[in-house]
Amino acid sequence: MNIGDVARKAGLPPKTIRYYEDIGLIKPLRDTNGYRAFRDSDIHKLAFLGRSRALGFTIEDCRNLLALWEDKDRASGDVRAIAKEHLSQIETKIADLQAMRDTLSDLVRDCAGDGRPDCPILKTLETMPTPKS
Amino acid sequence: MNIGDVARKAGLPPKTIRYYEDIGLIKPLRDTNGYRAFRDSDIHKLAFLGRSRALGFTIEDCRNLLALWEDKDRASGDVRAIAKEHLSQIETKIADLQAMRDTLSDLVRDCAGDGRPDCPILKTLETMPTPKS
DNA sequence: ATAGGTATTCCAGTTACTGGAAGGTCAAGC
DNA sequence: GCTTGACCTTCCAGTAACTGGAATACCTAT
Repeated sequence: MNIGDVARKAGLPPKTIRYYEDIGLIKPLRDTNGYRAFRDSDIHKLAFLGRSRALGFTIEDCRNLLALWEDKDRASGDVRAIAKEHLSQIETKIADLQAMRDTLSDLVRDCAGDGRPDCPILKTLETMPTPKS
Repeated sequence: MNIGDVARKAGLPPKTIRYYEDIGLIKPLRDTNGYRAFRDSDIHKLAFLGRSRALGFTIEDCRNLLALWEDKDRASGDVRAIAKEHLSQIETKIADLQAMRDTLSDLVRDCAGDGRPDCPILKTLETMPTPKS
């Protein structure tokens, strides 16, 4: 199957699929005309990658998850460790973003947002304490 | 003042300060020896930038916020618009991450995480529906 | 004179793609 | 047979916001 059809099936842009080949995540065959010839196994891998990426795993995580997926003798503990680590990074990120959101929504609420120059948002950016300074 | 002291005062690494000069956010003077000579106004700008970045504003947002900060005739509505837009992007991102987190924490909970190959995480990545496909 | 700490510039690498140019291939229609 | 349009190929460059490192210069104190 050609890249366009694969892209539709796997839900990934052709550019991304070529990129995944570049970095060694998939190794499709080639037709005599030079076109990539994708097997079902390639398509399944691509769909797997798409889902892993949708859950926010990094490409390197995906590479490892894919290897574990292919390894019928894997230990589920290895998979779980990757997922757990990723989960904790997501939780950290959520907390960071929530702190930003809380501050920002206060600021937006308190700013008149009219034609006058007086602005609590700028005032805060001018004086706010930073964790680092 | 030299870059090292400024870095300590503003809470930003010297590299970042040089980068901010590169992209035109600040324009420190130069001593005869070629060293950057920071005025108080530069230091205040850097601190402002550090706080804006800590709230997650992009560099381009920061550039605009800085310009508004410097403009004593600004309309607070312009500031508020930037903050509001940023806030809504943060909220989108939080929602995305929470969806990932919910899925991931279910998966991590359901995976035995031992030496056996059976793994609901991989099973899900193999079969899970994607929004796009 | 030398040592250490600081400063300078410039180049490259990071993440995960995405856009675009220049060119080859294929299937359909006239 | 030829053109047209949709597809495919490779390669180069750009994105965001830095960060690391190399080679070199400077400043201060012993």
